[in-house]
Amino acid sequence: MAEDKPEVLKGTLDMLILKIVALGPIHGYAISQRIQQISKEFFQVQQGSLYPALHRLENRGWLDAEWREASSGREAKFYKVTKKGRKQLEAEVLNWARLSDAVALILRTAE
Amino acid sequence: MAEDKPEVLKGTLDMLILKIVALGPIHGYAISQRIQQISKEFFQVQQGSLYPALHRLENRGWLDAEWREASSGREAKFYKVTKKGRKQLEAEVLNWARLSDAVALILRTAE
DNA sequence: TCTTGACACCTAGAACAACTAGGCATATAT
DNA sequence: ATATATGCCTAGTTGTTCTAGGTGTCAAGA
Repeated sequence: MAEDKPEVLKGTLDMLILKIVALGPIHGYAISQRIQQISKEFFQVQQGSLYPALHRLENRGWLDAEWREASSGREAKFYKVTKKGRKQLEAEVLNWARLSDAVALILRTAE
Repeated sequence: MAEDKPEVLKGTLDMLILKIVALGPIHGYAISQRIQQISKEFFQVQQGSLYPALHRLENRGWLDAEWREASSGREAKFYKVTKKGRKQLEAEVLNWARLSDAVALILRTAE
């Protein structure tokens, strides 16, 4: 038994990160905490998922990064969403809405 | 431009197949048509996604297969959901509900 | 003092799903 | 004749997520 396969994010991670960062400049570690907290612990973003995702989003021009001092007093890399990133977020939110509608259609099919 | 990346299914394919097959015995090719039709063309299940998925589900004991004559008069592989498959479907539907709730929580966060 | 835990960053490699792009074969319609 | 629809299949690529490590700082407690 114990066949748990986490892999819980299902392609939503980029969208979730964009959304969180769109709320205001924030550093990576705090992003994962925020996602976990807002989702009531449903999402637990592993660091091995988080940091590659952030670099991916930065490389695509959807996020900008800058080293600043965190509230803890230590240096951290703060991200903000670019103009391109906001358009991308919009597109992903729209696509997510369509996707979940389509899934709902199928799950509600009775015959 | 033209940066369309399909990969539209986002880990939902197994659940969708289980759901469709749970409605009654049906062969592979028809499953993809059914999914496409019910989802109003949102999902277009490529054959290169469909058949590996069916074999995956069969190997895990969630589907049973049997060659029978299709309405077209030709032989086709008909699938039905096993008892294990129904439990799996239930679990996946529940997980999907939780996932989309969690996503909604994050997308609705205003500050 | 020493060590644990939280913070904060990172990467390499494995696992896996979905895709592209091919293949085979039959039946019907043009 | 040949194109289209049906119906099955696989190999190989791509991309995301995971595990499992690594670095270093700082505060609290044993």
